[in-house]
Amino acid sequence: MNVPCKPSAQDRGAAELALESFLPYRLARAAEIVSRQFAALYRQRHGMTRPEWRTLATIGQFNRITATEIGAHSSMHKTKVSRAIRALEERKWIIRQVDETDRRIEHIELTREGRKNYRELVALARTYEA
Amino acid sequence: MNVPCKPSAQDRGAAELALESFLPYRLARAAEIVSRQFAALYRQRHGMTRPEWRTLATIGQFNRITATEIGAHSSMHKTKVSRAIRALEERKWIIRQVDETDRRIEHIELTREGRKNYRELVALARTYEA
DNA sequence: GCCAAACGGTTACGTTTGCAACCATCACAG
DNA sequence: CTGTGATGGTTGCAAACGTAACCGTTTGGC
Repeated sequence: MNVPCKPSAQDRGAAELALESFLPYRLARAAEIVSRQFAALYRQRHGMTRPEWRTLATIGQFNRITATEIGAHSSMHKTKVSRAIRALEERKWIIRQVDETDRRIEHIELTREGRKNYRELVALARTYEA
Repeated sequence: MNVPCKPSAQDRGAAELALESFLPYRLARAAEIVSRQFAALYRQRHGMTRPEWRTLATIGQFNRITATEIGAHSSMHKTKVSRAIRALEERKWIIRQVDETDRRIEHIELTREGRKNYRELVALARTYEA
């Protein structure tokens, strides 16, 4: 019992799945490769993690944004966003401002320092993309 | 000190990065969304994790393969592969065979049970893709 | 005006992950 | 043969992650 099992006749047609053409698999693979390469770059240069970079990039693009919006826009889990924000705040790259009329909401903006680094990272990204 | 910082004039042109068009970002985002959806499906139906599914799929496709090859082909970290293999082995979906001439190498094949589940998952994948 | 439900955000906790160090085996130089 | 380095695979450990439960606040029905 529990011996290896050669593919049967019926397998060869219907049950083989060419993974290379299966969408989620391709995406996962491609994302991993590309993302890992690029992550190594900015981790080394700015000591930043992937979620932090994605968060910073989103903030930089929208200029003033809430945590929930960041999550929605970048498809990151809200706890991931929350922690990334805290990390960026500790570096003083961003600041939070509690909304005047709804005190649950925190608006996030780049500081001068943050904007500087954002610019550098954008440049790095542009270079990398080529 | 440490006040928010509006984008300066020089920012608007060169330093804005439209994340939507930035490759690694798009890939990461798309992969996360698609992969998460599909993962929920087979986790629920077969109690399998993502790395396990990817590993199973790779084995099913190559029919006889080593751990290192799985890693290379699916871009998964070798420890991830190692643990996925162990999990699949515990379910008796695969078996390992130590190579005759190089005893470091383990060849991996599906068992009858494993092949059955592989077929079901391929069918599920096909359905999902549409 | 009041209470239940919804919402933005954080946190405690168990699970998963990646790095580095490791074991066993092999290749091959001397 | 011997030892030095490479290779396939595993594991200990710390860091990162997602789930669920939580806190404070606001909304909406009554």
